[in-house]
Amino acid sequence: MRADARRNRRRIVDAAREAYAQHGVDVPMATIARAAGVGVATLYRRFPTRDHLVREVFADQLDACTRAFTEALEDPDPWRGFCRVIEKICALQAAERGFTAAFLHAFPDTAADHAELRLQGERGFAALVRRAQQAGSLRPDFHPSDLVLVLVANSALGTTPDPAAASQRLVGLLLDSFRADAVRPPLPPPTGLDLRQLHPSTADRRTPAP
Amino acid sequence: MRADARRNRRRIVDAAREAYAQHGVDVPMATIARAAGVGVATLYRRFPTRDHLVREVFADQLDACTRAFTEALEDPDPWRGFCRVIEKICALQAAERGFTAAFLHAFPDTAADHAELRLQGERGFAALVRRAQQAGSLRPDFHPSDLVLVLVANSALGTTPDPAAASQRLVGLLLDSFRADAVRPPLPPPTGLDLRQLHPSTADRRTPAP
DNA sequence: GCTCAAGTGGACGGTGCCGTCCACTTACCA
DNA sequence: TGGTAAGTGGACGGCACCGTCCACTTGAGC
Repeated sequence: MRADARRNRRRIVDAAREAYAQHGVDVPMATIARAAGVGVATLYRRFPTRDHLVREVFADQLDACTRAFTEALEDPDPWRGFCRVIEKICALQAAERGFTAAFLHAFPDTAADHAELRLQGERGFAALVRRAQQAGSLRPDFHPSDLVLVLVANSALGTTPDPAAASQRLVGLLLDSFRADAVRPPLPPPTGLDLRQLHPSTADRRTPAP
Repeated sequence: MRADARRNRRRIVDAAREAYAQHGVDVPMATIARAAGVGVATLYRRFPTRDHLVREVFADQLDACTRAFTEALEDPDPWRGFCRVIEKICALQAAERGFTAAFLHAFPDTAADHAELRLQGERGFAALVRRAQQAGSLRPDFHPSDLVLVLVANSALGTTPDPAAASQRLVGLLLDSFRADAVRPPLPPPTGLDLRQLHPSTADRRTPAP
């Protein structure tokens, strides 16, 4: 690969990350190309489909995500491990707009590594749940599929003015409801969310590019 | 209004409701028109913008939504009223795909009735929260903006295979975390959600029309 | 420096949706 | 029954995005 090609590839990924954060994953390819100071052809040469680009951009986050699972399993305190993994994944989801799409696109892929990776995550989390329940810190009627429920619910917060704060508050609330005992650590501060603040994002969805 | 015009109007609204439930609110206007057996011009004559149609289609649900607020305030048990309003609105949101969009579009409108209606809802809910907190059944650090947080989180469940079940489970969990005491009623059953099941809806978002 | 393959940019055809316009049709009333 | 205004359908121009194609440029090895 030639030096200029490598440079351009990097610029595309950077521009895409920026564009995704600002406008969501539906931002037109041409916008990304323009921001990278590159023609569309260059973009398509490096990344044949939008998904390829998305996955490349969020590769780091996906790694962090899977690392969270393994780290949680290594935590001697089952409950803390359980909390960490949920907090971590939700924080990642909230931190970067479009990560959810990347997450969902990456996991159901037929590519061996991703499929295996997902299965590994599933098994790991199931083990985590079992351990935390046996330790009496996680409510017995928690079901592993509740993780997906949380993730989906949390993903919607990406359109709010401050996704990180909103996600923290939601996760704080949900973790409270997951714990078996009634001991409640202090909650992250209220979001101050207002319905009116949500409107722009909805409109934005229809005109993603500037 | 002529008889045939009224008939066509009704057919448009019915077709739109059907189309929204099936494909989401982003379904092309032409698709709705075709399903209603009408030309696009007829549709645009009755409903100048997409929002007009959306709002008409979900008018009943919006009414039910505001009724939930007033009924909750009339409930002698503050906690039960509080739960009812959250359960009700979330159920409405989950029941019909696109209702969230309607909800968000309807409320920030400048039209007098809607603006007033929203303010009324806000005040009503704030009063509800205060009452439930004074009764000692709602945790003191609950903030009215948490309602919006719940609504946004809940709205994401519309893309899951069984939105009603998912919503019930989520609301059950959140209400558990809202209550001041540790008494927990049985939770709705787990959803069995799987990441793979979420994929189709994401793809669907890009090709809304058949 | 020269060569040439790798790399590039932008033009272009294709597609799908929007919203308007206009010639035609039809319900209602005298 | 006939006039007429309200009502109608579909064609059409405009727009935005997609993804490809091709003539031009440029980096790197000799």
